Amino acid sequence: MSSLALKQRALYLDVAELMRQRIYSRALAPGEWIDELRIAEELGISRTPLREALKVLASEGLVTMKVRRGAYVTEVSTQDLRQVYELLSLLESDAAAVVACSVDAVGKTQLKALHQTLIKAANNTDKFFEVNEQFHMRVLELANNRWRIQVVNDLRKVMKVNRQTSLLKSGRVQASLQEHQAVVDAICRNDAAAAGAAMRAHFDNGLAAAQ
Amino acid sequence: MSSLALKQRALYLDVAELMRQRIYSRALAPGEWIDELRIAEELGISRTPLREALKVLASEGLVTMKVRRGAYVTEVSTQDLRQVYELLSLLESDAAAVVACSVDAVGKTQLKALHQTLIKAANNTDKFFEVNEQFHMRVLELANNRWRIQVVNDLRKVMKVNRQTSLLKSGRVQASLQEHQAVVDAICRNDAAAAGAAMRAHFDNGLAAAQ
DNA sequence: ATTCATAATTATTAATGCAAAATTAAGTTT
DNA sequence: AAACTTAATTTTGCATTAATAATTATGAAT
Repeated sequence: MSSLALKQRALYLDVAELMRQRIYSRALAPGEWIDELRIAEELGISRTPLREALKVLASEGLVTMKVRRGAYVTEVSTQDLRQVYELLSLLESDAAAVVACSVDAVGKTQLKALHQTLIKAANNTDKFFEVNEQFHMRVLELANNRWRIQVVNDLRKVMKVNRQTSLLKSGRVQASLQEHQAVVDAICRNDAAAAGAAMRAHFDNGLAAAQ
Repeated sequence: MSSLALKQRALYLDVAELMRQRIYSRALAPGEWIDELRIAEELGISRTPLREALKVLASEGLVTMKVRRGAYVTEVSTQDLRQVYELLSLLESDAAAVVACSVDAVGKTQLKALHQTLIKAANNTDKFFEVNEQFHMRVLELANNRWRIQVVNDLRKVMKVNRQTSLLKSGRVQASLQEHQAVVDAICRNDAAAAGAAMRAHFDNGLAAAQ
């Protein structure tokens, strides 16, 4: 069906998304060399759109291009992970503070609803990740800065490479929910400082659990 | 000479840098359609490396790809400029605070030296921009987070699109120098809060002058 | 046997070719 | 004359081919 649907996106974007999923799932392991020829004929496409996709992933930091040696899956070290968490903490806590100042009733309702959905997804890891991402992205959208959205999106892609590493350890789901609750509460009472601090705490705890 | 030198970088990276300069200099105007065929034969290359370069620029936000309509130079609105400044302010003020805590004697000396070079370049706009960039990048490097360096580099590229807009208005050079001095002073006395505040003020003033 | 040199293979990079889609131009009809 | 249709041109997107560089394999010489 999707193959019949008239495609609106360019092929290289679809290929990029497919390669992202393979990197997230470790079908392509960190440090692994990406065999253009093999993957191209496996997907039934030429190397041109694949190479274009790899350059997109390189700009996101998911693959590393070595001159005359092709593309390699980026190895995300624990130091990298810490650095990415620090940046996300900075960018998203600031976003939460901005939202606390500017949010209207609709935005508050949306965040509360997303948080309720997240609570219901507590026992479904995949669903939890998905809704968790939606919550964070909704906060970003409410902060109304398209460049921040772009930057955070790219950094989150790097974080996802180590998804199973940062996978929820014992009790992390419940703690995470409480931290989200604190963010929602602070935003809803328009307390910028508290919203920023709550989001920062959320990331600090997430990093601690990931390592 | 440079044509004889064995090239270490791939062609598409050189082409990307060339296109960046054309966008900065407005040889390619905002909103303008990029004629792949014309530019490729003008540069004496095929469309392939040019198209790869354009995808790099697209990920940086300098060009916008429209499906089946090619690449257009991104139009950076005043709102975009404000948003980018806000992000740079956030990222670089945090970096300055980090540096104030972690910098050693060597780092302090480097920053002081760069600041002195900047003072000497006060009457040379191009040189001033160059050294100014070096100063900011040195602070970032000292903050020791390669992902932040990457993000800030990309955002600065967007800012440069409006370089003449943000071009130094009356007295902005001297004010800018004083603001830099405040950053250096705060870092050298390991005052993180003051360093962050000084850098933030520097960007706030820069944005005000740019609009 | 080890090391150096050279040949063969493999893979990346860049150029060219081709088909599909979009825009523009031309023509016909009302 | 205006609008709709159709043809021609332009341009993108993808595939294929060519060439350049790197690696591996082979062989000779010390």
